Amino acid sequence: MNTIINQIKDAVVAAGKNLFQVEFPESAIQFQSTRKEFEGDITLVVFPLTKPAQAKPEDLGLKLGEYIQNEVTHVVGFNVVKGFLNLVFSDAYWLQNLDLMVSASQWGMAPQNSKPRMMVEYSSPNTNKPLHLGHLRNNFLGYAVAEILKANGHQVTKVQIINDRGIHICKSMYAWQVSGKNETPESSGLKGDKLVGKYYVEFDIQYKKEIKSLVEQGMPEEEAKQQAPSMLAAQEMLRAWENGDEAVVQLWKTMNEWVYAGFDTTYKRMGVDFDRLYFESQTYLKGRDEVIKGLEKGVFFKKEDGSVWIDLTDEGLDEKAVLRRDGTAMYVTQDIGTAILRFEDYPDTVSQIYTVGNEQEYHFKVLFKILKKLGWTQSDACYHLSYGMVELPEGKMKSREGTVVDADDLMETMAAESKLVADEQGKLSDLNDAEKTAVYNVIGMAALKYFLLRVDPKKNMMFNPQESIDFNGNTGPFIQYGYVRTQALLRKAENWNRVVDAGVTLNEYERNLIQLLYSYPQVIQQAGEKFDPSVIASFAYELTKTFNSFYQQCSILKEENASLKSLRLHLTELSGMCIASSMRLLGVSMPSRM
RNA sequence: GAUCUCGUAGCUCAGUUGGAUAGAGCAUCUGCCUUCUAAGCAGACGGUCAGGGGUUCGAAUCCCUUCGGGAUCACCA
Repeated sequence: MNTIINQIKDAVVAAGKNLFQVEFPESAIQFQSTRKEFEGDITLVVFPLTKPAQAKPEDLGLKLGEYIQNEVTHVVGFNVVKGFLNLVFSDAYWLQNLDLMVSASQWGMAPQNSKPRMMVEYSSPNTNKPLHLGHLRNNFLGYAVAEILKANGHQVTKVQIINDRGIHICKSMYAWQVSGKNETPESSGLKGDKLVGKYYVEFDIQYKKEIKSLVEQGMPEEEAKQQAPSMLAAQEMLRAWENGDEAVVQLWKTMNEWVYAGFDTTYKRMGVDFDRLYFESQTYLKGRDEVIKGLEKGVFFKKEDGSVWIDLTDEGLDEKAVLRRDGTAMYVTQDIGTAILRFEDYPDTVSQIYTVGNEQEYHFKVLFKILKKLGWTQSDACYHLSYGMVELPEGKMKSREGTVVDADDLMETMAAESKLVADEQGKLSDLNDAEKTAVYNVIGMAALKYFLLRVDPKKNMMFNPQESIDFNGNTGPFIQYGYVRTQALLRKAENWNRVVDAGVTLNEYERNLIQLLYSYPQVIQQAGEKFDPSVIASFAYELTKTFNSFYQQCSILKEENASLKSLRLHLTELSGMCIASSMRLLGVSMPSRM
């Protein structure tokens, strides 16, 4: 499309000179896609040209249209509505592009590894409780953005930082020690992350009880929170861990292993993976070292009490502490360490993308500034992929109030729902149970992923467990269904003419499809630039709708004209390919039947 | 208090380099399966784009302001 647009642009400039004796400024030549209700393939907005040309919009449009039609081979018609000049391209132009698309090995994909390495961090859970709905949005987003960047030609490293250290895991450890009776995932039959999460909840219950009783004895609440025996015990455990106490470290290892095993199961079902894991327990000391180095270079300064700070007031931010009085690392300190370690591990990395909730926007502003001051110029290209919360009808998810939606449960529910729908339709009756289950899972996950990814990442979104996830309309299964139709057609098509006949006449359905398919590379590019999978989701939906409409209106296998049949099968094949390809970028798989 | 962000149909969401009559899905209602998979297609209904002001040929989009929701501003993570 670019080449023809450039030709039109040149024609407009020439028309300016020849018809009006003026030089149209580049910025005044504006195009937009033609609205559906009008005839045309591209629209020139003539308003900005009326001033320099000293002409009325309608007249100008007519004159330009005529000029362009004479100059540009593939512009075969035009019409003017108000100040809009709609240009019609020839069928030959679109058929030529169709030929281009079908002969491309992977239409839409930039050449692999043609662009520098980017690192995408996502998931990054704490190891004291199971994954929930918020993590699902995080993981799906991060994974999708990584795939989209790959499709744009980048080398991509998918990473996560596992927050395996700190008071939170000590809470679970302590509660397990007190009341666990050596319970293990094997003995309890619980997934490891669920087991550890159970003790985290127990800790919280006990802790609350203690606070209540202390407050009843007359202690102020703030003090009670600090003095509650179980909290003191958990803190003592953290100190013991930091000092390398063997028993504590052993317990910590054991319980973390349980959690990892549980997470692995969940990740597998989610369909996400990582190229490299980073553990906070291995990077937090690195962060401290980097801060000390920076202190020597004068990037940071030390206050009288021994704490270390950075002054970001010249950047419009505040002063920020990076080391505590006692010299220990803080949250931001570890992130400094992790970021630098990653740049050292993968020196060709030009950017790190952090998939983290929007409540941490300030944190990442600070982190990027600090990295820059430490001399890591890549920080300019680093990006906080900030996403909004998933809200429930009753408000936010709060683990303490039991209003979390568990990731495993939700995925299971989705599969069960899709089983209900599928069984009712009975189209899978000749499959065996394992094959059926695979289809249920693929459909359930599509519904879930698409639901979470079709929304602009930065916005908060609403999740209503009762009615949110549907299988009709603008949904993952709808798109899968369109794909399944393409595959059914292709299975039955047998041998057909693989050559695009450049002489056929296109109807509006065929034309719409070609136009949309032709825009796919730009869609991928836009999604990559914005780090926004919802761009891809919209495209996949639009494409499926357009295909369905085409499917309904045009007979394909029964078409008697061989050239037309070939054209339609090409469109079917290409549509199927692009639907699958775009959904693949979202991490959504396609069933071959449903 | 300061900063950021969001507010579009009953509900969930698209639509910002300023462009035509603001678009989908769900819900409600009407048609279409002896014909390539009806998880579909075609259509109807539904809007003071939170309110007000400004910028201009033109504003959901940019600026100002008011209201409302959310977030952030720790030697927490």
